[in-house]
Amino acid sequence: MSLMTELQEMNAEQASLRLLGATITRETGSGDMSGKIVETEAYSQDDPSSHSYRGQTLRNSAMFGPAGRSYVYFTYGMHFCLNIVVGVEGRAEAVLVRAIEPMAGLNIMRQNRGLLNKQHDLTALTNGPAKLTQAMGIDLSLNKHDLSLSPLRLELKDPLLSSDITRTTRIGLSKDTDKPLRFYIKDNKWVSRP
DNA sequence: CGACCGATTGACT
DNA sequence: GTCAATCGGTCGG
Repeated sequence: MSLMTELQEMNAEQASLRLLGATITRETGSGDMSGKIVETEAYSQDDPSSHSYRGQTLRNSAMFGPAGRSYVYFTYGMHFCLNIVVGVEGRAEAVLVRAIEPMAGLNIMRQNRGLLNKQHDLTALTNGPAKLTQAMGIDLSLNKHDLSLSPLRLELKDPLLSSDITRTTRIGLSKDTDKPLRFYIKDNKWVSRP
């Protein structure tokens, strides 16, 4: 079953759970990197906190496209965040990847993060949505990218047990701060804010 | 066109 | 805990 086929069956909330434990692989000229998704948030069209709430614009158009592609956006004048588009085309559902656990290419990530040859916590590499994109060299050139293809690939793994997942409220919002649409792998060190 | 502000981070009190 | 950095998206006039 293709990535798109599997992800288009789910809404953002279901996919946020399903994507925990999946791996992201990034191939660049300076080397390959990979990591395991350990923290996600769900954003859907009827959610006032979602970029898609007020309808389709140039910026958020990836959210309205087919499942299995990326939605990368630029924010705060300096950061990129990576989403995975899910659900049927035309219906804006996406999962924000908030943290990954590095598995390969750690020194390239250090270099991309400006931490090469510096003393730092291992978790500082990828324990936040803009940290992981910086570590993996993900920017707007990878917006709307088919995540079944190089140079940025997503591979689903077996679903986790719900007893291994913590569900809580999302981070950084000014409204809907009470909706429990953030999910992370219990006790994982790379979670942005336990 | 001007003004406001954000799905963040890092430095600092 | 507070706050500046930094700029494109979005909306009001």
